Amino acid sequence: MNKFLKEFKDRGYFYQCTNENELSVLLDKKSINAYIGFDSTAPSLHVGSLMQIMCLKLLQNHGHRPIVLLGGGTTRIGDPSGKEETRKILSEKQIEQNIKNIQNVFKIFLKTNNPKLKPIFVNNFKWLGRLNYIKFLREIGRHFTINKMLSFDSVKLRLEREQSLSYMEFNYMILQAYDFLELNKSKDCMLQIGGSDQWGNIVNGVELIKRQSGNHVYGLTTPLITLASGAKMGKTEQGAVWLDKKMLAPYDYWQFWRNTDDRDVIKFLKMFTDMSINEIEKIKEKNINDLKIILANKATEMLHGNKAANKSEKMARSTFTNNSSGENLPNIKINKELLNKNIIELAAHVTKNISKSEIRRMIKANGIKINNQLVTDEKFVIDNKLFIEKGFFKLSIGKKKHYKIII
RNA sequence: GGAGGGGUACCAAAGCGGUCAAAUGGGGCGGGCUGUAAACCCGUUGACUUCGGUCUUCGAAGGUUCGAAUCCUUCCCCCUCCA
Repeated sequence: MNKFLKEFKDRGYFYQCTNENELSVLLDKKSINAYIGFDSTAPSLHVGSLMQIMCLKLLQNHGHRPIVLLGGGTTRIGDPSGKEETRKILSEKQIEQNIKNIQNVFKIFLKTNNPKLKPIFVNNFKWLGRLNYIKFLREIGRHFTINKMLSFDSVKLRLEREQSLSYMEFNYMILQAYDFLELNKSKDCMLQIGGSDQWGNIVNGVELIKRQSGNHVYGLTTPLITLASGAKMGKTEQGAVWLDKKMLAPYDYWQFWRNTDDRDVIKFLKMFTDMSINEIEKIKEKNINDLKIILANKATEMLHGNKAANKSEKMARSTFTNNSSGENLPNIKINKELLNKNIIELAAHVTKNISKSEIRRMIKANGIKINNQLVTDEKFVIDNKLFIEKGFFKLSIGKKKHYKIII
């Protein structure tokens, strides 16, 4: 089997392939261009898309060139796959802004010195935006039968539930197929990768290209990642795990990986780090917590860089060591006005999203500490004395949230 | 087009004139155990509070009543069945 394909499987990225044997031969023979399409509905990408990104990275490592298709055109339509309801349609401006942000994520992950492997960015609005309707129907529409389109899950499920599916959305799969055709023509793209829910759309593209030009191209899908706990990957209490330091601080990103369920650690090392499979096999038996730190470091390093990863680890180590003074935590500067007010005011100010009532509750439940000392009185006053010794004090809210308070 | 059913907190779902800030489950949060894990156990889960209370919530707006999530009117939105 082709090396890329083998690693693709070993890392757990493989779900389905349109013609594995042929694809394997092709990949052995030459360097190809392959694409994945990304929706531009959100202001950035989150961990949910990380596997697709890693696929492109792997492709690149094996000497193939990734094409990142940003769905400026298709986002204007909305993919009905896996959706029970019509999506909100975003404004054009919003979509353009999203695309810019998303592109930055790829620039980080797919950075390379080899000009031949640099990612190609395309926005399908470029060609979808200027389609001629009649021409499109005659050239492309004729290859799609309604009979078949109705049989696709994305359509079928909606119809079965008697939920409305607009004609606009119904066209989505044709547009995605057309994207592939376009990329095949203009960029010699031979392969489309996508999540398992994209299978139908991908196959449509493969078939359309065969009919239109006789070219043989391929599709490859990745599985849905399921966590050991059964929850969806990428959601935390705080919300989505964004791949953007403005939306999620590197330390929190690091923590996300550090808090991986034991049962998922090896899996994630394979999926979300660039460590070789051999390396992972070698360290597999190490202490599970050390492995989690490796995972967190590698994952953070890829996105936020080496420095941020080290810093996060250091911060975490000192924070979670008992009775640490909190020196390494990022400074939280408080306003002098909070002096001589009580602990509730301070905690609410520092955490923002937590209400004062909630903090009162936490105090009652022994959840709040100052310099590792339990605060049992909600009238505890924040005064100057707290700063005298070191110039700061440590505020702990629950077991995981710690702050270094300076003035 | 005809006939019904329904919109309750983060989600699901009870309540159908006062004892309702609203049962129960899930989720979240805090604590215990531990390893920043899982499982388990306990507590908690509208906001503000001088801890006495006060204010805001049951699709929206009005109304009846001493008193409404509960009754009436109008409006908006969902669903099911028939044609």
